Amino acid sequence: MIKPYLRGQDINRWKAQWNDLWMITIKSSSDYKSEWSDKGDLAEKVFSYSYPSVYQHLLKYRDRLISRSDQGTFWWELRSCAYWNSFEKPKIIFPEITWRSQWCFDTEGLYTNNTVYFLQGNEYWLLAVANSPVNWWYSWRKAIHGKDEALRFIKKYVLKMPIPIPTSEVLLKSKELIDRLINISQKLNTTTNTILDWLCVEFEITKPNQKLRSLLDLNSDSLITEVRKVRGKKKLLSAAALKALREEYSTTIAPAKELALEALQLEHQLSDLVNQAYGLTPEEIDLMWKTAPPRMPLHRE
DNA sequence: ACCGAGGTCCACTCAAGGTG
DNA sequence: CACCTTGAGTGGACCTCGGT
Repeated sequence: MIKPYLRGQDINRWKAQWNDLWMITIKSSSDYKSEWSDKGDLAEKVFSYSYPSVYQHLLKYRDRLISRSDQGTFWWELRSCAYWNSFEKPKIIFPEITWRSQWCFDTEGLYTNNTVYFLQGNEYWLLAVANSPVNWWYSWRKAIHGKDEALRFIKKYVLKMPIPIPTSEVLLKSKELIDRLINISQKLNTTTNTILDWLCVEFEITKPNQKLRSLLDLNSDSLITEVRKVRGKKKLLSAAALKALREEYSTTIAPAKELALEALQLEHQLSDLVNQAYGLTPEEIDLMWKTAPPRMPLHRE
């Protein structure tokens, strides 16, 4: 009943990062039988006995839950959903409102709110095409634009995305590349989180700024600059603390940057495969880069 | 510390289509 | 044909950051 869930903002390219969020998913009695479903006036009582702690929690929001325009048969239920089972199966997930090319697999059965959409299955090739620079180029021209240069990946658009047919060699190669890319992305996510955690514990940085959150773009000096900025310049860093920062940079962040570099090369290879499958000529590929929209997932080599 | 601008994200609501 | 279920779209709320 209590499921881990993702928001649009938790999705990164190749790998999503679950942020310890949980969703209480109580299905509507209109299409799912629960202990209380046919208990009429006693339903609330039965629910409260069946799930006392959830009941106590929801009770705090009773009025607001009752006034929802969308809800299940009972006030503690969600509105009905035709595809509950699909959440638990392997899927390709993507944010509906998006500024970047961010598609990835979820095989952990994560639930989502409606800022995340998904396609059933774990087709590697589909993921390769979805994340490709050429698809971002195409989407920029064909998908609905929302506020602030966002693209809206609504159903109507996504179902019409043209997917080229790959040869079996291309299929095999792309799978290999994607597996490695997912692996690297996961490692880079973990590294970033570990360092941010360390900064929190050792340097009292509870709210890292944008630059610290994209750790891998920093060099040794800019890391120190940002740490000082966020802590407030009045809190001096000791010589030992400075040394620790520099050491951590060379033992953890520098190697991670190497990995990021490898990922970039893999990305280029994968992009080439996708372009090839579309049968793009060198002139067309050149045109794509010359007319590239903002925030292409890669830059021309 | 405050403020405004800009960036990011989601809650809310409408309505199509199904059902009895 | 009235009601209900589910699909779908979007504008405003919230957050961050840089400048003063």
